[in-house]
Amino acid sequence: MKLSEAQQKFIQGWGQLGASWGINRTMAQIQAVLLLSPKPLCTDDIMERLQISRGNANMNIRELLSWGVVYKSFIPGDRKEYYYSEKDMWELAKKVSRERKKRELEPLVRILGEVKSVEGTSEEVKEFRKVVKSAGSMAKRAESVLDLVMKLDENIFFKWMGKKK
Amino acid sequence: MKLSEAQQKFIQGWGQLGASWGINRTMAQIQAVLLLSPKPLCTDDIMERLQISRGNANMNIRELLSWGVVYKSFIPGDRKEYYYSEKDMWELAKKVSRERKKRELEPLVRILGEVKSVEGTSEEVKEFRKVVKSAGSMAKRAESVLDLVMKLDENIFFKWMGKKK
DNA sequence: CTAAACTTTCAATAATTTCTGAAAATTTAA
DNA sequence: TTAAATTTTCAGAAATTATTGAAAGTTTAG
Repeated sequence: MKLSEAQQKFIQGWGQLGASWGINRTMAQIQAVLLLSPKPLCTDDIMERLQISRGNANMNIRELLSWGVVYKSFIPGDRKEYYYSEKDMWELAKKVSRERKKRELEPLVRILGEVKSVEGTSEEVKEFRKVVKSAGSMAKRAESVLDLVMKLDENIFFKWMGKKK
Repeated sequence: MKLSEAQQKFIQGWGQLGASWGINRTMAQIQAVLLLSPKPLCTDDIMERLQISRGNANMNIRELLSWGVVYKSFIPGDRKEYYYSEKDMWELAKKVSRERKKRELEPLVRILGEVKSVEGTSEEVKEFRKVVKSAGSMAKRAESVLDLVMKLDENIFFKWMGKKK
């Protein structure tokens, strides 16, 4: 298979994965482009590679920077900003876990805390309390799994998983 | 807090969580309604509760059934189908893991297998191979984590996590 | 059978999300 | 400073995704 074709497939597949996990497809594709590039790229490179507008490129690069999975790089004698991706997949997984935990799990936990104070003794209220309690406990568990994943390094994690690296 | 208000908040929050994980908001809300109901509900109950059309309700119920997180229930002497949710959050988490692994991780793994055969010795090709290899290894790891989660029961998992139940 | 009860489908429409491109803001070299 | 280079913003447009509702399909009681 030719490189360009293979790259295209990878970028598409990565974008698809992102999209089905609630991440903007273009954002995931930009990250794929940066992952595949041996050297940092500027906004124009990315615009050209993915055939997208400056606004779109800028917005999504910004988002990737805020997730901490893409970094800025400055090239001496060039005013443009260049970007490169975190290439350690383990580090990437940790950062994505951290971000999603913050953005999605925590809001649910907050709501669960609020609604715990529901009044009454009817069957519906009992059912409600039960569901809220078990959802809360599951969310806490998920948080601790993510915390653990984020704290351990790859080696220790896989040793702990009982698999060879 | 009053039950109706609390339920409303829970349904909204659950829908939000679903939406940010790439699950149709209404689908998640229907599941929340069923989670909170002490008894099975029919399509009309759900339509009324969420103020949605019959088509929409039917489509999303169908999807929930296909994920295996909602079951059908028949009430003697009634021709309508009734639905109830899997209420064990651990079971729910396992089923969602299984479904997402199948729907999203597997396609990526397939693509990675395809593009592995890229030809050449340039730096870009080397970089490409490296990225594909580490993405593949991460995907396999993620799959084994999910497999493990799906195989273990809640007790064993949390013991293994070093936390009390 | 027949018809009522119920479920499913799907084309049209609505809602939401993403993208564009040009203008505004910012940065920096000189 | 000044002005060229670059980045950011954002209103409108385009694309995508979700929803409706009515018609078609299915099932079952009688």
